[in-house]
Amino acid sequence: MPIQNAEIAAIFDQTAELLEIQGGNPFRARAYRRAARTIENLPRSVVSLLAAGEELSELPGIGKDLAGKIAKIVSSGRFDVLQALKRKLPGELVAMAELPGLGPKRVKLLYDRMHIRKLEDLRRAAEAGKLSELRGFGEKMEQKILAALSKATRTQKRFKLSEAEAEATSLLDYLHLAAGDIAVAGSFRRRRETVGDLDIVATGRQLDALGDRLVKYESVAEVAAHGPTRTTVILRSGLQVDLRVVPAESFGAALLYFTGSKAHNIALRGLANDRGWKLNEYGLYDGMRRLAGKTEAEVYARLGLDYVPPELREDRGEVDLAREHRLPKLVDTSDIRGDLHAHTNWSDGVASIAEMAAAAKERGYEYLAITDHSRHVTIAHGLDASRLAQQIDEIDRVNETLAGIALLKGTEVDILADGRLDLSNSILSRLDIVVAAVHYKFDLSRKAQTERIIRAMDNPHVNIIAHPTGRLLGKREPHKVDMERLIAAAKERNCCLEINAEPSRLDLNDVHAHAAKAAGLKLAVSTDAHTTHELGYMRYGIDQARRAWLEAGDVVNTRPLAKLKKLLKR
DNA sequence: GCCGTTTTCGGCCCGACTGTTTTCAGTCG
Repeated sequence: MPIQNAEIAAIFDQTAELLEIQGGNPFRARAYRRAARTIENLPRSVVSLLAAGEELSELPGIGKDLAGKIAKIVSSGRFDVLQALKRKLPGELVAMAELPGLGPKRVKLLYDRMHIRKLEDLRRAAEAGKLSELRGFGEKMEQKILAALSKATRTQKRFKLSEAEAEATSLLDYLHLAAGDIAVAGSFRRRRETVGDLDIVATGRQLDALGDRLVKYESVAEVAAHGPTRTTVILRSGLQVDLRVVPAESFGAALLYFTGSKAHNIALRGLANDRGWKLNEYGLYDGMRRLAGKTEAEVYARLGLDYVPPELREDRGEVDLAREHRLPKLVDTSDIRGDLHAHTNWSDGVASIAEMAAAAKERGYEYLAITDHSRHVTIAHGLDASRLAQQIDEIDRVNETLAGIALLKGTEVDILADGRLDLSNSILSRLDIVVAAVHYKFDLSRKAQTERIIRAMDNPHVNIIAHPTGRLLGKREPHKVDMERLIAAAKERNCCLEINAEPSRLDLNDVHAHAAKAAGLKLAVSTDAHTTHELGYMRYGIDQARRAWLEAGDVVNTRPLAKLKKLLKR
């Protein structure tokens, strides 16, 4: 099986880690990290780029040397630089460096002076009180390391965006009384699908009052750091919260800085440096003279850039586009005219058809597709042809009673293991919209899974492939599928792919959805709602659509009903 | 190891906090 971009990125990340432990030129390690991020974010696989004869060295952060190394990794599946580093620095040094308080320098010291190369060695040395013999280590460090080791199994997981949002909402409620301006920055503000911690930026008349208030928050389990302007706590849920308090005139610069991403910041600082200026969390400076900082917009403008929406700040080319005034005009929830994937109590949903229709109308939608499961998904009480026929009649009846919203007759038909559909063409032909999805046999080979889904798209009744990779964040890995082939096949067949907005799915993810757009494909952003409330998941789907650079024109359910129907025709 | 409309060499983002020191290195974001 050809090597995936994520695997190459992981190889480079590991290499960077070991290079840092080894010591020497720190910028070499940084170069590997930078290349790893570039590869990770590519809309196409490195394998196919190479096959097409593209020059990898034209990618940002990848020069002649790394391009050659990547080609070698692709052809051999191995990377000799990493192999050599592993021989020289054997054991679990990378895992050790991931422990809080330890980093490359201290791990190297432990390895050189005490021959500690495994987590277990480290535990024994710490328990015996041997670590404090080393310069730079003390009793507190030993305790910290032991605590981290005992928690090592309770890995520092990432939280789903929706979970982090719940925590953030109540925390901000609690903090805002003591604050002037306050906002959650970080990956939360960039609307990443998962969030590692909450970065909160605030201003206050009295800088340290806010941190003092945070450590008293009832959900705080542990105070990791507490200084005059920066406080870090761990909540009982395990979510880490970093609070940074800055003077009011620096709020924009701080928000920009803590929103990141790191790579985006580095690009901005590079622009500042080019002009002989300095950009930090307090502002943009020419020597001592302050050029901007009260708002983000001010800083971007001074750097000669259009304002970059947080969802785009990943250093995926947005800085250049901002300079050329060519940033995409991102789709917004207000552009959405309907939902194309929803369930009712006819299968595993909770609400009736009429209740779902009313809730959709309440949201200001023009249409809602009713897409209950097909019979193969027995656990969801899937519909067979005769029950679907009954539902079609029922929807017709409900439609007659409705004003201002149209229900589309649909199904979420199961894609069987061989790519056939779970319902016959005779019943599918009576529907307004057919959403097709994989619900079992996730473990097929990449080739078989890809062909299975393409075969489903061969059926001209199929309009949308729902949750194309089947992943559940934190629970189930995506099934193996050749996304480039899938996108190309969808394009040929005028079939759409879905961004499923359910917070555990968000599938397609941002990188795949961006690749789909780049290939000229249209996407549906749909909630897969099983209750009336879940129609509100739409905004999470839009978040990811925005991260994928989608504009309203790229999303089929921004169209009025008549245009939508035309667009769906195959 | 990358990169260049001041550069093909000499830069490479920058500040807060901690734990260790007794003026600072390392880690972290």
